Amino acid sequence: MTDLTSTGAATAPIKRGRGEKSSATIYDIAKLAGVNPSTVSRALSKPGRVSAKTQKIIEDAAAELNYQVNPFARALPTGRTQTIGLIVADITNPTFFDIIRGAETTGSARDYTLVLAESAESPETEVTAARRLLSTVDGLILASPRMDDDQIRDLAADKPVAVINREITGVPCVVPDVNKGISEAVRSLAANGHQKLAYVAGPAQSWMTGRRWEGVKAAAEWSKLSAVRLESSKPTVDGGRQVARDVLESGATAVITYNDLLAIGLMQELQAGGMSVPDQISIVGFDDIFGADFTTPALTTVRSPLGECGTRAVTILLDMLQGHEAPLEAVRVETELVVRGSSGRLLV
Amino acid sequence: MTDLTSTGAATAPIKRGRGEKSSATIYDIAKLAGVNPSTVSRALSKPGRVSAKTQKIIEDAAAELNYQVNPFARALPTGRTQTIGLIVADITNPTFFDIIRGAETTGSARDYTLVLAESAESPETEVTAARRLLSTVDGLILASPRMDDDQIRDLAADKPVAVINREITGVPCVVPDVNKGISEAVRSLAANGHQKLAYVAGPAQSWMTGRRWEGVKAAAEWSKLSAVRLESSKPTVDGGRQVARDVLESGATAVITYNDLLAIGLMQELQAGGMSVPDQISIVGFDDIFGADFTTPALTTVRSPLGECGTRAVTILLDMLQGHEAPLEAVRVETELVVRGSSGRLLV
DNA sequence: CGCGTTTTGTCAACCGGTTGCCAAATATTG
DNA sequence: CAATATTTGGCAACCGGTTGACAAAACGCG
Repeated sequence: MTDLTSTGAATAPIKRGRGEKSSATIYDIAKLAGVNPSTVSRALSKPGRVSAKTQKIIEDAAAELNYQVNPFARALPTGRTQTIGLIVADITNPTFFDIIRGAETTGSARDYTLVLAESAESPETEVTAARRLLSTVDGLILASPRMDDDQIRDLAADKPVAVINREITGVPCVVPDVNKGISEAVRSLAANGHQKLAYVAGPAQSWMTGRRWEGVKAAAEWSKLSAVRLESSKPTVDGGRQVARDVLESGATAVITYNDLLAIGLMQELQAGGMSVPDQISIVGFDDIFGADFTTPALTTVRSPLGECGTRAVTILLDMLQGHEAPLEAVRVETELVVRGSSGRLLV
Repeated sequence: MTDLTSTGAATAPIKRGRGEKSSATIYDIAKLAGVNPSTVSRALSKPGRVSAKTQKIIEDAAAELNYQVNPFARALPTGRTQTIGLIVADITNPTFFDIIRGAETTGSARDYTLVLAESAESPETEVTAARRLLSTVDGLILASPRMDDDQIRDLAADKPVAVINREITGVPCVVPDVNKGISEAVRSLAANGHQKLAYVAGPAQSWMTGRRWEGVKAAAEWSKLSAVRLESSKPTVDGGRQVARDVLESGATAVITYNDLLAIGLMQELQAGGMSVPDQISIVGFDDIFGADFTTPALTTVRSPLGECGTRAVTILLDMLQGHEAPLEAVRVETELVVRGSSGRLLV
């Protein structure tokens, strides 16, 4: 850090890192076009504020110098950065891939750049990252946040914030409505002769794991199935493997897991132990992540349209930035059951 | 864009988005500490420039006001942004996950923020994104770039650039050295009785597909196997399915594919057609992506340490930013064969 | 053609830091 | 204790845009 400034360039005309053509400024344009810099600024960002004639002259000059605004110079007085932040718990968790992509795509379509940060599943890192990011972006998206409701409201008091996969009053949220997908799943399991159902839960800090369990419980009751909740150590393939033993002991013939990774790990472990899926036990995951159809049998899962969640969150944010009000109600997106090979008729 | 500025806020005290406590500045600190703003600036960013005593006074004042630098104000005069850009062809392509994570982790460890952009596999979008990003970051990483060598050199002339998965003279590169992994793979196939080998190539713009083919060809020659090259339509699961027919026609009993997705698609299609893997045909992928072990049999693959590539690229970049020279030679990282179930003895 | 209105462009201040240069304060030395 | 060397802090300019206030120019109208 220190060296950075003291190394060379002491005598040289310090400018831009190492580039030579230290890009044109509005002053250069002004000189070339024979007008005042402020006129250039207006021509370039306040449509209609200058006459069509000068507008053209300025635009031509800008093109000739191939001018690009300096985002920092613009951000300094205005606070606008044309940037939105996205915080996810774990970059390598495929659940987030679609969210990231949805957000990135929608953002760039409206000339916003996405800045990504990871919280490594830790509430503390998450808050730190959020604070750091918040000062440099126009708005923030929290995907499956682990921090407190109040901390989120704090952030939201500073700048527009949208939350994905969790519902918090007073903050705009986009949440998959699990009920449709879950009831489809439970009904389908009931129709296939299952009577005892297990739900493998995710991390305690996850708001979603609770919603999903409630959905499963309710749907099971409705379909006259018994349902038990089992805890997993972590929401990964490995966690799924570890919970296999509990699943067997529970006597359930159908399992719904908090997410697909758990389902995959569970299925691998059960198969390794000689169980046949779905003949002896049916497995249903959650999210339809990348790779859910790589398994044999392919995984039946409740799909959340995560790409859409990303898109919606960005849209809400950008709307808020334009002065629109945040939606009072959480935006709900539909979930659906994707039937593949891992669930089916119970062969006694 | 337009509306954004003209909508509201005309009468309101425009300040910071909507926050109230529009964060403290060095001027506030200076007032509180009874010193000059420039002294504050020095205390906070030039270790050793001010006396320990004033240093402490200033730090206390900063803490009390819980001051955070305004990154834009800092970036404006210095050009430093504490930010590095990463451009990938496709965010949802799992090949990049590890690169992204490696880069993110290494970056944040050194207080750099990662900005991510996607080129959607298009050389044009890629150049645009790169240019846009370049002006706002301290350095840029291109992962598997699709643009011309010269365009990359152009970028590199402006700011530090590092390239992953491609070798370009004059630009620092991090490339997996495929030879070790490939020869392990080919030797293992030869040892298992295979004589005819097929390589399923990736997209023509991909520099890597050529390297891998050359590696396969050379290793095959050395092991006295025959090798043919087949083209795929796209480097995805679907592309793998489509190439299955050509693979069968080629008469090869062992296949190495450009990447894991192709391998998985190919395996699924062959199995669906009644072939047994690996008894009748062995399949080896490339990259060991997330999910490569979800398949049955799990995929044998040549693993590139992509996380390490990300880490190395960031390290090179940050070193360059500290004034170090860019490494003249491409940095090579080792690849290795990960033997799983999809390759093995040929049962005739 | 003169007057009021609207449009268009200029001036200057500001956003919040950084840094070269200089003078004051302090430390070192003979 | 004076003279010199070294720290330390202050001043002011600058980075590159934005924007409110105002004046000049262009326009409309009786």
